[in-house]
Amino acid sequence: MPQPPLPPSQPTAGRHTRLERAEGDLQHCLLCDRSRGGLCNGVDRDGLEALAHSSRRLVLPPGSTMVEEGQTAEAFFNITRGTVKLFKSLPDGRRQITGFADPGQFLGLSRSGLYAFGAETVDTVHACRFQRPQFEALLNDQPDLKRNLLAAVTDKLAEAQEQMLLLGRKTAREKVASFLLGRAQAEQTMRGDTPPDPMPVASVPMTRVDIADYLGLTIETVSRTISALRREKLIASTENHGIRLLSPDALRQIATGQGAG
Amino acid sequence: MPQPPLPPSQPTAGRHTRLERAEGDLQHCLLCDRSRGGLCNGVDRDGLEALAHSSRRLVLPPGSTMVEEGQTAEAFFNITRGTVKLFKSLPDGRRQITGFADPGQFLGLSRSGLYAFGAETVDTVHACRFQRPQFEALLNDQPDLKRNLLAAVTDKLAEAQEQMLLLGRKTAREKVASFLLGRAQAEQTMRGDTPPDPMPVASVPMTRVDIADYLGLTIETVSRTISALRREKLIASTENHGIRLLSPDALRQIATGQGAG
DNA sequence: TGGTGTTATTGATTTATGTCAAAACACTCC
DNA sequence: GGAGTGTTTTGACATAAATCAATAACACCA
Repeated sequence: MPQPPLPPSQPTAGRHTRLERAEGDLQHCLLCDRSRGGLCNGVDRDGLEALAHSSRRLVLPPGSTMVEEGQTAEAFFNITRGTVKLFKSLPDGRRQITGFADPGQFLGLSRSGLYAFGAETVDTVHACRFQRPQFEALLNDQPDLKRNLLAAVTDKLAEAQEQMLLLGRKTAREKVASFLLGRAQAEQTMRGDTPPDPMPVASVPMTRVDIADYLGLTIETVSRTISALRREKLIASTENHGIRLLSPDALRQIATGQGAG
Repeated sequence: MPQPPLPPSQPTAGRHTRLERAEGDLQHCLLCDRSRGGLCNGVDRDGLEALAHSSRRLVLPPGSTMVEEGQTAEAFFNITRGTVKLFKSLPDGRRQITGFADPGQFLGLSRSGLYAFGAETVDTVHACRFQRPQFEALLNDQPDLKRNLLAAVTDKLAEAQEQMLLLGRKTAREKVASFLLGRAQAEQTMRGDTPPDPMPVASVPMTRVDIADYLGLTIETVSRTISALRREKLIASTENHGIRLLSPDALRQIATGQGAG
């Protein structure tokens, strides 16, 4: 189960290459799509002005470090585009990705004042950044925001519990099937597809290393398992980092331990 | 990795044997110790009356079902005494315990309206129960309560992330060492011990089955690992379900993958 | 277009942990 | 106090996934 001792935390290439718009730019909040359960859902015009005033918009290239484990928690982020990976590491370099934050999700909460996790962009990411003190003030002034945040954290906790079941009790095959279904699901709720596509595409912008670190496996096992599912015609690769689920029902059976094989 | 297919969810013996005090009994809130970071921390006299009015006190024997996965989320609980296990299951009976709720902790939040997990008492548990609609009203009226709850959920999320690292990336030995340290830590913060005991006792009221389901191992591996740590004089069993940590530092090294052996 | 570094795949082998089995221990209840 | 039941420990063996090792596919840039 131990991983190869990687060189601990190589410095990130494009860490300071982010673009920032001027603070207080109201447009970015008014234009932001906040219809589907994001943090800013239901916040009124006045609230949006306050939000716009205390947030900045960032555009971050792939592989950017957003948050480093153990550093003081200075900012809170709301993702508007792209995917961020959150992770925790052991001193010898073993790493567990605890989740992927897609558009509409947040990151950066901390109780102790220090980030308990690291966060890095997977692809190009657009995000709103709030400085901590301003954000806390906003929370107290905007009951909608506070309610949305509590709901969002509750969601994250349920997701984390599901992932613990996966990590502790599922086989490699069950893990990979669950992952693909989860990605397809995320894709659909993000796009608001309804009714669900009978053969949805899972967006998989992350590398095998990331998938392995998310599922508690090695890259070889991930690769072998995906190959097996493809051989069995349950999935098919598409262009640009997508995987089409040819039989979501069969995958669901597998993911819940009721599948063949 | 698959577990033996247990018979799915045997009915609980003492499920309806709980004692309930009359609703609106103000005493139980006034007498409750809410000094150390519980949900009711900082709530004023008026707030307490409101809390007392909409909560009931329960005393539950060991092995009681508090919450069943998939059922409608009707209540919210605050634990005041004893330990509760939270878990998720697969159809074939494999189970993952996602956490233990000790005094001062809550359980029962849900976004969807259905519980996403089960909860069962480990030993005799005292808890405050709130009906959902009343609790939501309380949250809106009591800003302190809302803040405490957000903080508590944030804590739980951080804990869940730590547990994902354990489940996905730690060896059996590292898992058991982490577990014992965690239990000793919980014991100390609960009792408010400061400075920390150099040879603390971890309270372990749960069975090997529960420990195994919490760590993503089998009971045999848990047993063997505890035996090994005992043979190495790193721990020693005490009376009533306790384990004394003879060398917390060595255990910490092991838990973070830096230990010998 | 071809070269170079990275990422993914596939194969052969090892190993940590799971599975199966039995003995030791701990309670409870007549 | 001993029979009966459940839990924990220990041992022998099996196996899923890790590790080690090549090769193949891809991406990026000159």
